[in-house]
Parts: sequence; C-alpha cells; structure tokens
Amino acid sequence: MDEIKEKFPEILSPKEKAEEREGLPPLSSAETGKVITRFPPEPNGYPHIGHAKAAIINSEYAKMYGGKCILRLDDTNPESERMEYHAAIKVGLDWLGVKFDIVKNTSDDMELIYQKGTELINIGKAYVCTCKREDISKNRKERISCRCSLNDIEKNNLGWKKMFEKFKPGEAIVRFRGDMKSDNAVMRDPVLFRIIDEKHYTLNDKYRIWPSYDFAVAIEDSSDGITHAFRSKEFELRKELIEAILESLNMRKPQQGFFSRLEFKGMPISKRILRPLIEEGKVSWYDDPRLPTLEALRRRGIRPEAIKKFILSLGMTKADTLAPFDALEAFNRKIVDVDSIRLFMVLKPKKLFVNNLPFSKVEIANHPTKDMGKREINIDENFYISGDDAEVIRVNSTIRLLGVGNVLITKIGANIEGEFVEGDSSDVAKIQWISEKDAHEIKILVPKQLFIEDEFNEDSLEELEALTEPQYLQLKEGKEIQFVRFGYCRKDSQAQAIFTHK
RNA sequence: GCUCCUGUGGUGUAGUCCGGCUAAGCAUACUGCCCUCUCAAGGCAGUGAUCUCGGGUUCAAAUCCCGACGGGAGCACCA
Repeated sequence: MDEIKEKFPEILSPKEKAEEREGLPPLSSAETGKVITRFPPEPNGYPHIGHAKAAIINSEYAKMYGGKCILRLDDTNPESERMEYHAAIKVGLDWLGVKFDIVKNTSDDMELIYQKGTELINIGKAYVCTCKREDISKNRKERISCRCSLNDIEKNNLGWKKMFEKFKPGEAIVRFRGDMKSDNAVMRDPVLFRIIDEKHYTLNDKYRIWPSYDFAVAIEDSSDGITHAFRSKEFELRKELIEAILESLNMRKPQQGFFSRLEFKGMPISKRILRPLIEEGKVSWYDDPRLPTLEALRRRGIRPEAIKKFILSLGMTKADTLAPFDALEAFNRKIVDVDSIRLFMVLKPKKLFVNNLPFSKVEIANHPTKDMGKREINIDENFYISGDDAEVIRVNSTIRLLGVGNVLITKIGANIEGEFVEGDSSDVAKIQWISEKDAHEIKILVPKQLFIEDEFNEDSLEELEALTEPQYLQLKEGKEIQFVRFGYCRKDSQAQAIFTHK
C-alpha cells in the first residue's frame, strides 16, 4: 500500500464524487429549455400503472430541463381504438396531474405520413408487397426476400396508388427496405402501411391506409421535434428501425431511451388476462380496487403524488420491476396520513354496557397532530366494541374507551358489562368503540392480491360488515379516513368504504 | 430455436459507461427505544448484501473480458 502511495499517488486521489441526486438520472445530451419529450398511448384500453410510468418519466424529464412534453394519442389502428379509451386516458392523466404542453393525435398528420411514405417509395427504400401473410412471415424467419422487393419504383408507385382504392385489406402492404439478413428480426423489411377498412373513432372512413407503429412513431417523433423519447423496454429492438427510417428520409433523429415495464406482484396489467375476469364477473369492472388501473387506484385511495414518487424512486432501471404493492403503499401512507380524519369503526361488534357514566357526550379530535377540528359524539351506557378486542378482555381488567375514559369490566357473558372508573390512560388497553344508538352500518371492501402464483385468488376481495360513527355520513365521497387501529380507507359511498392499506 | 435486454440485503433501487473514495448509499420491511388517549404519522438506534455463479485481466473489480445459469422481451398487415 505504501509502495502504491509512493509510486502512483494520483490513483489514490479520488475522482469527482457523483452528487447524490434526486429523481431521474441526468440526460447525456440535453440542453436546458430545448428538451421535448412525449407520451404516445394508444387509445385501446384503460390507463394503468404502466401508462403512468411512461407518462411520468417523459413529463418529468421535460420539467427537469425546462422543456415541453407532448401527449400524442397514437390512433393508427381503427380496429382496436375507441373514443371511450381516448377519454379514459385523458381523465386518468388529468387525475395523475401530468401536464402536457401539446395534445395531439397521430392521425392529425396522416397527410405528412403519406407524403413520407411516398418519398420512401420514390427513393427505392420502400416497396409494395402483395405476398400472403404466411409467406411473409416464413420469409422473415428464413431471411429471404420476396419477388415484390425486386419491383421497380414505377411499379411500386402504381401499387401504392392501388392501395388507396382497389386493393382489399390484406392484399397489399408497403414494406421498408431493411435488411432481410439482419439478426434483428424487426429490420427484416417491416411493414410501413397496411389497409384497414374499419371506421376510425374520430375520422370515420377518411383514411383506409394506416401506418404501422414504427413508421408513425419515426415520422411523428421527428416532426414533432422530440429530442428524447422514453419507452418501455419491449420497444428496444425498434430503435434500430426507427433510426434507419429517419436516416433514409434525412430526418432528424431523437434520442431514444428505455425503461423496464412496471407491474405489481399478483396484479396483472394485460388486457388478455383482465378481460376474461371482467367477463366472468370475477372482478366488477376496470375500476375494481384490486386492479392496477388508474381508476382502480384512485378508488382505492391511492394519491397521484404517491404514484409519482413511487415511479421516480424506481429510476430508469431496465431490470424488470415486479414491485410488491406495499412499495407504493408506503409512499401513499405518508401523504394520506396528514389529512385523513380519524374515525372509530368496529368489526364483529360486541355489546358493552357501561354503568355510571358521568356524561352523555364526548368530544374527540379528528386528527392527533393536525388541527382538523373536533366532533361531538352522544353516548349512553350502550356501546359496541370490536369482537377481537372483546375476546381478550377479562373480568376485573380495565380497558380504556378512547376519548371516554376507563372501564372496569365486571361481567362477561353474551354481553359485556363494566363500570366507568377514574384513572389515567397509561398501561391500559386503549380501544375504539361505537355508540349503539347511532351506529352506522357500512361495508368495507378489502382488496387483496388478485393472483397468487398465477392462480386467480378467489379470496381477493374481502367484504367486512362494520359499524362506524354517524360522522361518516358527513364526509364527502372520496375522502380518506383512518379507522383507528384498523387502517386507511377511502369513502366510496354512504354505505361502503374501500380499504386502502394499513 | 434465433436475437436483444437484464441479474446488488426480505423487498424496490443507487453505484456499473470513466476499476480504487464504499466490504456498498437510499427507501421500504423488520426489531428496539422516544413521542402518543391509534397497532398511524414523526424522531432515534439496530439487524440485514463479499454485489447470481465460475473463470480471466489488474497492485486493485459490483464495476472490464469470457462462459454458465436465472428472469424478461422481440421474432404481427398490435402498439
């Protein structure tokens, strides 16, 4: 060691220590004020946590560099897109609090996209292919070109024109001249345009030739001025294609970055899995609190800020993230704690008579540390306490009814009896209670993990019958509550609350 | 099968590009204490990883190279 010190003193002096950073890692080639990012969802389903990740990362980078973020509805496949989804995505993003500087649709630029397609044909970088689907797929596997790729520009132009009218869907497509020998299968002369006669949800039958994802993204990202495009990892192979297309057209290329998909353990995102559950009635709808959709998360009581913090805490890793739901809960709990009213709620109610109660009403603070006011509760000798608490009570022991006082238990039978006694609260079990005369009955939905080891969990939604205070009725729907000694719940309706987390 | 990505404490990640500062930071979970008329939040402390495994390069490797194994994705006229 000393020898090293003498001979190579420079290697012992530390290099710049990377500063502890907050949020996302810095971009390598970003200029403040000039960063433009984008989030391009396809309106083909309800938005979920995966959409949230893409939207938040892209908008956050724009924010970090004082740039802009574009929301671009990627509506180039009329077969699977619907206004309903388009609207749901907007609502979801709005709730998330992600702001966009520009909102547009890919289909706004169809003329541009056609123009670029024509250009590609005219420079010999694209051709019309009339092969059968199976043959194309087979050729791709075997890495061989088809006869169509030999056609000259004139013939391709003719075919291109025919696609607008004469050809039927499936009879002709436009293909990019990539490299049939490439190891990256995406490069093996991929589809640029295909014919779809289905009615588009806003444009109706205005167009019938629609660009493929890769082509639309390439053209749009470039022409929208996107400097940095972040997508999830499954698109990583498309990077090469998009760059090849833009190079052929001599168009500016954005930086492309990738991040891992995000899913919660036992909470699948895929429509392929969710749809049957809904059809079979195993989950009620896309807002069922067991689901990772934005709507479900909202209903369950998860706050947008929690989702944002959680997602930023994952960073830009490309390692697959199968996060346990409690990772999100921890963020949410801190946010929700400060403005959740504390209410009493009792499960498996057991009657408790309290003799010689010296007063007929109590005042209880709505929050232990924050000033959220107080509420007054009328009481008499008839109380309910939780069955679980009742079980551990013994004759001659003392319990404390929170906010009321100590009760010495005198008798335990079908009901429990006790008498009010003076005394301090230290060293006594403190339990919540409900006044019998105006107990309000509610149902509490407790969402659990939907799938366990790939099997649908039949017990994933527990329904609890509960008694709570009349104050519950005064709360606005959607309010977060902490039921004391139980956990956080969100008021879903006058008769139902949904368990958020402990 | 082929191709690409990926593998750090119970969990989620930072660090990996540009090897030494770190036998590894943060968060969460867990444990204990403090606070408290909640088993919440808050404060403090603690347990816990030789960085998937095996080789190699080097004075020095989580960091570079090779190989194995595990996980994910792509191989659509879906995005």
